[in-house]
Amino acid sequence: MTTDEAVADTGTPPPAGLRERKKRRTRNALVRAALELFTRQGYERTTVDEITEAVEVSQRTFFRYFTSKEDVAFASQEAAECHFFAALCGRPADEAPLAALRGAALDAWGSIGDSIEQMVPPELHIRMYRVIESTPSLLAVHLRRIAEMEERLAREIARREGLDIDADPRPRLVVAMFGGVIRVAGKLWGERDEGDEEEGDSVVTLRDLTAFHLDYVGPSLAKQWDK
Amino acid sequence: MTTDEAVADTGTPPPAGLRERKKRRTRNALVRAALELFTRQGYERTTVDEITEAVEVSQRTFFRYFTSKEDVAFASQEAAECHFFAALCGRPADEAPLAALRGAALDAWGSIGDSIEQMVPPELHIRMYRVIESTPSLLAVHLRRIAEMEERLAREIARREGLDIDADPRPRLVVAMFGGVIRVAGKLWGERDEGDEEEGDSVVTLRDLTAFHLDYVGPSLAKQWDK
DNA sequence: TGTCAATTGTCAGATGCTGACATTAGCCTC
DNA sequence: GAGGCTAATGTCAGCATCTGACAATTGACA
Repeated sequence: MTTDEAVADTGTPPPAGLRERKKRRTRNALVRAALELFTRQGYERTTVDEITEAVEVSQRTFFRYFTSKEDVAFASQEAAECHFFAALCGRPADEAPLAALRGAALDAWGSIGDSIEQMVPPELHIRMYRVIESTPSLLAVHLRRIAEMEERLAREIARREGLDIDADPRPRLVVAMFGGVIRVAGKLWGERDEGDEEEGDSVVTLRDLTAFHLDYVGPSLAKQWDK
Repeated sequence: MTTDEAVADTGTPPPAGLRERKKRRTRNALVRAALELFTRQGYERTTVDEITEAVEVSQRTFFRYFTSKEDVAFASQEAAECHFFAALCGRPADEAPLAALRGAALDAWGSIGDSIEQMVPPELHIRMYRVIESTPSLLAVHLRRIAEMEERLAREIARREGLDIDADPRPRLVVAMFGGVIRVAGKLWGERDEGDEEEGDSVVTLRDLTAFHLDYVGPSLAKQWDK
C-alpha cells in the first residue's frame, strides 16, 4: 500500500508477489461486479452490500479499495483517461496543439481495449459509460473528472509549446473548447441508439463522431491559436 | 406546493397568503443559515442538523424544502442562472449568437444584486461561489448544472437562429465553447485573490475578466459560426 | 366557529462511509 | 519449516444523509 494505489491500472503485467496478485484480483472482481450490477439494475438501485456480497468480501474491504461508491464506477474510466493522456504525451513535438489532442483522442479510442481488458470487458466499459452519462450524480463527478483532466492537458500543451500556463490563457482556452467538443460528441452518441446495443460497433461510432465534430471546428480553433 | 417550488426565486414580490409568506421566509432563512455556515466553516464540516438548529425547524422540514444538502448550496446560484437566461431571452433578435451570449453574461453580472438580494446578501452569494469552486463534491454538481444550462442555451440559440438543434451542431458547439471560456475565467478569478475579500470589487473583477476572455476568442468563434 | 388541507414534527430505518480493534494470512529470517 | 513481522481483512460501533409513515399543528375559508 506504499507506492501505487492511486494509479492502480497502467499496465503492470507481472505483479510478482502472491499478495499483490490477490489484491489485484480482489480489486478487479469488485470493479467487474460493480459495473455489472450498475449496468444491469442502475447505479442508485445498487447497494455497496450487493457488490461485496457478489465478491464475498466485507463492506469495509470495499471502502479500503475505493473511497466511495462513486469511485468504483469510474475505475475503468480512470484507466482509459490515463491511456489518453499517455497518448498525448507520446505525440510528436512538432504537432500543433489541436492536432496533438485530436490525434491522441482518436488513437486512445482505437486502442481502448488494450488498456482495460485486464480489468473489465471493453463492452462493459462502454455500457458503463452510458450509465454515467444518464445518472445525474455520476454525470456530475464525470464532468469534474473531465475538468481535472483538462487542467492536466492544458499544462501538457503549455509544456509542449514552451508557454507559461499562468501568463498565457491559450492553453486552457484551446483545451476547454476541445473538451466542449468532445462532450458534445459523447452526449450525442449517448442519446443516439439508446436501446440498440450494437457491441463493438459503438466504439467505432463514437470515435468517428468525435473526429467529425473535431474536424468541424478544427480550422477555426487552429486560427484562434495563432491569433 | 402545487405550482412553483422548482422556480422558487424569480421575482414574486407579494406572495399574498400568510402561508406562502411564511414558507418563503422559512426557505430564505434556511438558505441564509446554510450559506453562512458553509462559507464560515466549510461545506463538509457543516451538518444539516446545524442548519436546522440555526433556523429552529426539524431536519425533516429541511428535506421538504431541499432535495439534498447540496441543493441548498445552489439556491442563490439557481436564481442567478435564471437571471442570466432571462437576460439572453431579452436580447435583440438581430444579434449574432456569441454577441447575445456575451451581452447576456455581462448584463446579468451587472444586475446580479437585483435577482438575489431578497434571498441572500450578494456578498454572501459571491463567497459561496468560491466555496463551490473549492469543494470537490460541490464543484461536480456545479459543472453538471452548467452543462444543463448549456443545453438550454443551445436550444435558445437554435430558436433565435431558426435552426434545428438536432440537425445542426453549431448551437451546441458555440455554447460549449462559450461555456468553456466562462469557466476558465471563473476559475482564474477564484484562484486569484484567495484571501483578500474585496467585497463589491470582486463582482466587477469577475465581470471584467469574463469580458476579457470572451473578447480574446470572440473573433475566431464568430468566424467558426459563419463556417 | 368548525371543517379541510397544507405544513411541520416525530420516529424508524436504509444507505454511505469511517475509526478502532481483533483476526487472518502472506512473507521473510533463522 | 517454525516463528515473528506486517499487510490485508473482518467485525463492530457510530455518524451523516435521506426517506416513508403517521401524528400534530396551523393557516384558510365557508
